[in-house]
Amino acid sequence: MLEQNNIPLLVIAGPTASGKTALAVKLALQRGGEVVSADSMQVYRGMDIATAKPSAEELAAVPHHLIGFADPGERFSVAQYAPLARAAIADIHRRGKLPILCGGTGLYLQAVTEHLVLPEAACNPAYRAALEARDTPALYQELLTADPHTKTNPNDRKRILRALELYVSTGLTIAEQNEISRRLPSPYAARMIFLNPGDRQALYQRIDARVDEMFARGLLEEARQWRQTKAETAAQAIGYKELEPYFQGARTLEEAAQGLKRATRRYAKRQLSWFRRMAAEWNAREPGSCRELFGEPQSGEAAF
RNA sequence: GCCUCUGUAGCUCAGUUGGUAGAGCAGCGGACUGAAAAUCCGCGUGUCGUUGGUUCAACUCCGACCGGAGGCA
Repeated sequence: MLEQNNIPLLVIAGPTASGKTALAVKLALQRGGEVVSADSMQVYRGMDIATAKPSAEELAAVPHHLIGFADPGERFSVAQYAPLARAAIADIHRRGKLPILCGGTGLYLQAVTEHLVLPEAACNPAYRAALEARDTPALYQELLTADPHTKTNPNDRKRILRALELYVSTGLTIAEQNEISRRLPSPYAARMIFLNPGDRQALYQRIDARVDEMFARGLLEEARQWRQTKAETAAQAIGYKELEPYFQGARTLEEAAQGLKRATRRYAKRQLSWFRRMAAEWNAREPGSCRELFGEPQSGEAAF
């Protein structure tokens, strides 16, 4: 058994197009590290352009883990991701390298760094199907019966479904499960770099430019092929679904591209919400454990 | 030069018989424990072109000026 808090872990977080990938590679080269991706969409095979995976050169320069291994046709979730990430980190550490956890999916970062235990909780598919046939108010009423103190928003169908599933399969409420998930202390001595593009307009320009670049690299063709894929959780990736109106003739390519940029901007905003809170929590728990790098990441020298 | 229309939020516009303004889109803030690039919650951000006048009170009525569109010359 490993001692507590003895695995050094460098975490790089930030919104899309903030320069995480390049910084991770740079730091990995400097310090003999390997990158563990914390990205809910880069885990899938294919989808290379849309999910902005590291380039072939970057992948060749530094070993990367948890990129492009999952089947887009299957469900994938944080519960599968977290153990894989922990194993990758342990392996890198065992080989004397520095694990660098880098990504934009807040939930995935949290599950790893807080060492959340998310046990198997298989739910009966028939029961789930029955639930999905019912409207949201009815589901919420049922949730209230199971968990009168639920904090789930009555309109948040997705979380209501999850809470009911959890309750039916384990008898636990979300709050109880959350409690249980935190019983194991984190084995990591973690430091986080939060790439925070201080200037929102500058970030949005970078996002627009990157989407244009994706088109230049063949996003349209990738999206066209994607239409044949029967995707599960991968279907919510930003990049393909926004182009559907174009494929269906309802919008021009230019209009669809604008929609894709808008979706990406909104995503970046949600990421910033998450990381601001995360940074505040880290620094409240341990002052200095999260450093914010503002502005252009190229100019940000290695923190810590 | 004359005539007509027009000027209200970042954009497109609404605004009833005068009581200092509201929709969509865009944007901003937040939440987040098994779909998380998902899902959900909250927030109008305004010199009503400018300037005089009438009025207790003007986005609203009147005048002038400025900008825009169109028409006649």
